[in-house]
Amino acid sequence: MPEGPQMVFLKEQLSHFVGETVVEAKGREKGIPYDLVEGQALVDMKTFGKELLFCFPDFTIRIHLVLFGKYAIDSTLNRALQLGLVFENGEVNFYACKCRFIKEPLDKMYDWTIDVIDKSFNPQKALEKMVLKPRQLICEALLDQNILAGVGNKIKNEVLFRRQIHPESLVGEIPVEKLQTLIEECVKLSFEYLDWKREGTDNDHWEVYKKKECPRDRVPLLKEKIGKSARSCYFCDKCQKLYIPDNF
DNA sequence: GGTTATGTTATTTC
DNA sequence: AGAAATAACATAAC
Repeated sequence: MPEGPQMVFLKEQLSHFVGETVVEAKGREKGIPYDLVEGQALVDMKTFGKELLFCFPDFTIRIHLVLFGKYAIDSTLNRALQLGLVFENGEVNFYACKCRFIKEPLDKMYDWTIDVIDKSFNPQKALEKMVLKPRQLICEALLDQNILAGVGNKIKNEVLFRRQIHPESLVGEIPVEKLQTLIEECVKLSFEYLDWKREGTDNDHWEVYKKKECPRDRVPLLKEKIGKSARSCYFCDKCQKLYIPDNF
């Protein structure tokens, strides 16, 4: 359930807990001082990339849903509770996720300008970081959370299709202007994805992710695990240009 | 029943 | 030391 926009959506679903005090904190996640959390007022909620942050006056609780994470708002699921926070006006329960207790100030921990959905996102810096590894596959560069925090495999596949770039292209072979538009598209699609989540229509908009046919040329899409991370790439061999050296 | 999947981190190996 | 490969984790859907 991850990817940045989904976490922003989750934050919105939980916004009524801001200002409330934790009545009970429970779960099996190690490293959470449950007793200490109880009685604390939730002062803010933030996201960073695929992470959700519960901000208390002197600490933060960070949730990462990883691949199989689940949550339930004002209800429970029939599985091992990783972390549950009960407030006067409701509760939220997290399962199969990673939770961390953070004492360090967030501004020290996070560079908000690399989060594609953050107001302070700096596309120029993302471009500069990307170009530092010219031999890297573009499909892997897009998933690098230190370059584009919040971008996941769905967004990756969709932006490559939209900008008509083959996932196996090398960063250093793609014209810089194309890289720029690709980064812009990550931002644009992330906000669209957030809107789709709000409307509950996010599953209706994927053009290539888990699809069989190219919407442009009606030819079959390819599905391959590319790169050392071996994440699934869905792409059209015909309309997505492969940028590699001539002697490759 | 095996495979796959919106992802990251710890451990092992080179 | 540090990069790179591998394992681990946990759950639902096909």
